[in-house]
Amino acid sequence: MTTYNIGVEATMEIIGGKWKAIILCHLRHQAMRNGELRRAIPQITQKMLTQQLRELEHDGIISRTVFDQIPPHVEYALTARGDSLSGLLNQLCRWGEALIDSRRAAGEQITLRHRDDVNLLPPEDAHGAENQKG
Amino acid sequence: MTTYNIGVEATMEIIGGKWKAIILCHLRHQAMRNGELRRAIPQITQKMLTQQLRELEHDGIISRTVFDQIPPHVEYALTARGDSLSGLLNQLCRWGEALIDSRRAAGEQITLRHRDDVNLLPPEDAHGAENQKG
DNA sequence: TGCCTTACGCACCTTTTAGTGCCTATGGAG
DNA sequence: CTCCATAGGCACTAAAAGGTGCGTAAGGCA
Repeated sequence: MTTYNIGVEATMEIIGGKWKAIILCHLRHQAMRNGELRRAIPQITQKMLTQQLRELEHDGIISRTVFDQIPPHVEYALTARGDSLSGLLNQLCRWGEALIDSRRAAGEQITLRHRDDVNLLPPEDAHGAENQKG
Repeated sequence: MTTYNIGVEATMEIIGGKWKAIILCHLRHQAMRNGELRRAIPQITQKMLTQQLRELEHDGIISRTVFDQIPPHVEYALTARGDSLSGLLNQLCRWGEALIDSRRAAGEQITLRHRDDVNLLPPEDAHGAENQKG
């Protein structure tokens, strides 16, 4: 018998850890191959990527599709259940972006490579200019 | 120079880990004392609670107010920046609740003590073509 | 005096998570 | 033949996260 005190515990079991939320954020927009994910997340090791993908697959969040080719071709994509996380993942990205903005505005040396969307952070920062993606 | 590839990395640095999101979820509704949080999160140890609260305070997410009394009285509350997480925290709770519901519906022995809100998860879904390598 | 309360520091130990290096398989290019 | 690319298994090690136990402070109370 598994007992949770509050729903967030179950959510964090699935998207917690250093890599899972990052992987899922990349998979929001399109299915990706192992190598594409590795390039999108340069710091991750092959071992960790495989391990995290296996766990997400086991939890029913992503699907793994093997194209029987040489060299191997495997694609990972969000399942319906994974897709139900996309609003949450968007918010995780946007909140982080706003945090980075406000820290940079406060003089910290911070950069962000891939921006998703815009500001939703509090007072410390007057709201900034909006940024359109192409 | 700190560099992030995607916003979610910054967010997870702050609410990641086993306890932080849980603590923040409890603080969404009211300020709480050390002992209240400990009772609300029975599995956490005093050391971990203190440590996580310190980190959240350092990150500007919660405030720590000391009432100069004997015995000591200290209250923790979300700051404006912490409060900007509340929508996100609500979603983390609700998604987890929906996941627990669907697992219980699938026959798993799962319970949830404190419920926040309702369903936003999809039905158990068959995922796409999944080939197995042999 | 000795024990209650609350909050929390610190040293030490265990468990979990993450990283490194080496190995397989296959067909084509050189 | 050897090397390339792709995906990833497996053994071992390093680092981070988490847990245990003990000590402090200061006033109230039996």
